[in-house]
Amino acid sequence: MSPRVSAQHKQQRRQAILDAALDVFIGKGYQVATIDDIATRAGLSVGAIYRYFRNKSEIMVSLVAERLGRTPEIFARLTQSSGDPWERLDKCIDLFARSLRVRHPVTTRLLLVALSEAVQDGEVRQGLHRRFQGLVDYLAGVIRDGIAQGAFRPDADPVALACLLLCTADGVAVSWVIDAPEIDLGAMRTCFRNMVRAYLMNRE
Amino acid sequence: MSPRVSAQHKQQRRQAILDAALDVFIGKGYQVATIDDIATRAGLSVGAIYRYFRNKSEIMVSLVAERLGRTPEIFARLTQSSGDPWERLDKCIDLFARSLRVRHPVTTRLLLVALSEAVQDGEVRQGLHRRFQGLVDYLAGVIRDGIAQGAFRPDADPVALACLLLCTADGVAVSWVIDAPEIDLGAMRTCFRNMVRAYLMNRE
DNA sequence: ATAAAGTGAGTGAGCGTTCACTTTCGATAA
DNA sequence: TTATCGAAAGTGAACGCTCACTCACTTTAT
Repeated sequence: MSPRVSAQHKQQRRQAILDAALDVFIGKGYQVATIDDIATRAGLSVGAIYRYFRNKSEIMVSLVAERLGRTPEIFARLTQSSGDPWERLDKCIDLFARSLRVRHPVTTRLLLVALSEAVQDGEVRQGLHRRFQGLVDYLAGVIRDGIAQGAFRPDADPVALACLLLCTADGVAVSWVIDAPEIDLGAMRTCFRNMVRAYLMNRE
Repeated sequence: MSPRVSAQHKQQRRQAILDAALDVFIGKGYQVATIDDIATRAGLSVGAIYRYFRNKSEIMVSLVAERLGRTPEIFARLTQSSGDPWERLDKCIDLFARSLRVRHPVTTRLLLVALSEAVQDGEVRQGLHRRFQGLVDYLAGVIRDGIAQGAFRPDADPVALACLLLCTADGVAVSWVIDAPEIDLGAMRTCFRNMVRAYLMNRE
């Protein structure tokens, strides 16, 4: 009985494979990427991959679970502040915009690859649902708080608005990845911010 | 010199192939779909396909050009009305929402397939740019008119807002295709409408 | 010494594309 | 009107290639 090195080493290798797979998937798309691409990039042989994942699909599913499924918690952590509802909302919109430009262009590209694969693969779809629901729950909570504190108009539908925010963010993300030519991210962020504020303003 | 039947017949066959390809692509995705799938569905043999298209990619490119590239003109036709800027804007938002539910769920699915293929295929990407730019131009025009007539707030950025509208629509479309569970299209449409109105309202 | 980790050629299935062949049907001649 | 011809339309087996996955074997670290 002598494993090479338990737990930690296995975990590192697994992560190295996932990192390599991420690079390859966002570069060529899931279907076009080959196991050999991933193995080479991870500095391993093809066979080694199969010691860590049952098949190609499982790599994608794990990637979605770990890179997209956890977005809600990360988002919540980077966004929650003690104070003003308006400030929290601003932070959310800023984070969406910032994610595209500097923070996680990689994650954004993975989102598109995953979306297209989700049509086929039920497990990938479930991973995306998880992300969507998590983010909606969090955003809806932020809005509900704002209403409860009397800052936002009381007749706003928190869930519908949360879905809208998220769909807008994802829509921009997808268009951005395809690099639609005349997208001015800064102008759009400002415009969106003002739109949401104009709507939520509680005028007596 | 005796073609089977000129022009019209060829055109019909071509269209039949494109229709079959559309069904197959939105069902399995571009990469997974096979030429045989398309041929079978079109009631033809594999070889016949290649009399109408040079290769698989050209089928996709044609599909994008003809089903998505023309969206702007169709959109403009169904949306332009003589009168009130607010009414025109409402029509646009309604059309977006209606397209998803009843009008063109097929086109919406094609959009997602095309988006994911665009990362790879430059011609597909160009077809999508065409659609995006066309729709943005039209929407920006609608907004500019509203401003010119004094109905909308004068400091709104027409292009940025147009991009936002479109990205939101596409974002909802994509989430809808993946059938995110708790999307209430009706509620979102209303919420979005109110948001845009609140923003564009020209209060002195 | 030993069991896990890693290797990479091999396997078999699938798919885009081709091409030698058959079928179809309008045009022409009888 | 009808027989015949020829070119375009259509066929599908075959080709060449790719790729996910396997497995008998080697290496590694305890």
